[in-house]
Amino acid sequence: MSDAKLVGSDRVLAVLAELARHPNGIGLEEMARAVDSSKPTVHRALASLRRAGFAAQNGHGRYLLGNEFLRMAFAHQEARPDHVRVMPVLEALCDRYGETVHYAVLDGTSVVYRSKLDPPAGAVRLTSVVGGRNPAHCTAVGKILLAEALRDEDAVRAWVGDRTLERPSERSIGTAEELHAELVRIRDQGYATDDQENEPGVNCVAVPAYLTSPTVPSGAISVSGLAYRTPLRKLVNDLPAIRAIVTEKDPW
Amino acid sequence: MSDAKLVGSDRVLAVLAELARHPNGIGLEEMARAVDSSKPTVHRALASLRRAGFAAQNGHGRYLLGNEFLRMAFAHQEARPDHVRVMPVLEALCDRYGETVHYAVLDGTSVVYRSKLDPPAGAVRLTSVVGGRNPAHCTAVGKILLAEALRDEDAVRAWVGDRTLERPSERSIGTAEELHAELVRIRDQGYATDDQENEPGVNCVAVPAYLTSPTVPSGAISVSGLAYRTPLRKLVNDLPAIRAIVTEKDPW
DNA sequence: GATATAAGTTCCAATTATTGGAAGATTATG
DNA sequence: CATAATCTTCCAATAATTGGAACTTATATC
Repeated sequence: MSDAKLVGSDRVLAVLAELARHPNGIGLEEMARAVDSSKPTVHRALASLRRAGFAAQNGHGRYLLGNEFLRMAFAHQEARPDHVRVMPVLEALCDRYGETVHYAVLDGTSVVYRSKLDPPAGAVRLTSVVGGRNPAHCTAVGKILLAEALRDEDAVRAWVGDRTLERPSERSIGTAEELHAELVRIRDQGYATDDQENEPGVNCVAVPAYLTSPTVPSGAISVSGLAYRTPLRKLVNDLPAIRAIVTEKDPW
Repeated sequence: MSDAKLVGSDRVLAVLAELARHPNGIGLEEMARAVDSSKPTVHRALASLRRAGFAAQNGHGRYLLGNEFLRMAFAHQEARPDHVRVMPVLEALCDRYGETVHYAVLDGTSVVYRSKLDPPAGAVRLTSVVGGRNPAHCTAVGKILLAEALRDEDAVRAWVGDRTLERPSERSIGTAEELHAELVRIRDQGYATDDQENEPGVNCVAVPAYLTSPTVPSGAISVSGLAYRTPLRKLVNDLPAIRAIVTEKDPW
């Protein structure tokens, strides 16, 4: 967001985004500071949002995201075609392994999580969230999709460009050379792993998902585990069974 | 929404709401018809939404809800205090019974679902959704909360007012007298049931939840079951165990 | 309970943004 | 390739938005 002041609907959407960052609610003055606008202007923006059901006011006059906003988002997600298609697979994997499972797609240099399923039992939650993103080069879902998309070292170098690859953990890949070598391994073995590369303490394996075509993956499916209770070796040993579950549900 | 044409930010929010109704995407002209506006106007509204990350355009020029919108909503929900507080209970119940569980609060004459957890295994999905609502008088969560809030027949009559209580199924309560009698029973037994009253084929039991006070319920927790595989009698027999799980996680 | 402070709400003159018909550009279809 | 469908841009005319000031309500303090 530039230094330029927001106007009209851009400002209302900024207010909506700011509301979402405050699960405990926010006051009018704090919101006005956050979006760099006067109180009457923010008051009118909140009035618009309230009319749409996207904001509400609690008993103390503080503003909260409204029910309708959450209903819209959750209902939309339930009806999303790729979500509907992938859920039987995610349910089967989640039920079988008792770990968090994801479906993600490439989006630029990141992966975006389209679907996520947590087991009911299991105290610790991962930081991924539907609609959220992570760098593709240090996630299992990202690497399996890059293995398909970047078939040689020139393609890998072009993809990296002049960026410095971010390294969320010490185990993260940091250079085009390392990434290329990893993608060669992945193509050879047909799956990708994340050995605490994206998030310390979290392991993951991923395979491609063919939701819309028998030959071009639409995304990738992963099974994650907390390193202390689900070593990567165990996840890797389960790959034949994981593939079988994923393939069994293919529409091909 | 009145017949009056929407302007400015109200229109942008209407476009956002309409986008959410189209998980397969929507074209510009269809959207213009849906929000009763000209194409250039809707085009600018979509441009605002795209700047905020709330809309995106697929390869065919059709518009979809954007990743950022879903991320915001899902991340917000994960951080919502009542959701954080109730999740350990819902996880324990869902793991134990392998059925869908909810936490809901009263909102006017409806209940609003604040949290929902589905078991990984189980083919059929219920229609409830986070942020969504149902009439209080024909849901287990609604009835247990009304039992607490409406202590005598006058209060029940006042609550019904001059409304005709909607009856989503033949088993739904339809009069103030019937509702009062039911609430007396519920107060006596300390739990509520939904014997396919809100949704054909779905049974449910609910108990009050004391997330923020030891004496005033903040909402209700329910365990639902499909009638064909989880008879209501079985859910009722499980109530002592359900209560134990709910109480064990109380912060009191 | 009275007073002060904090926060939300309304007013309205001045200013800026929005609107939609028309036209242009791009994509899809036969 | 021609045509139709759909998305995108332009700009004169029109309407909405803005924020300082003031008002109202709620909360905190003495």
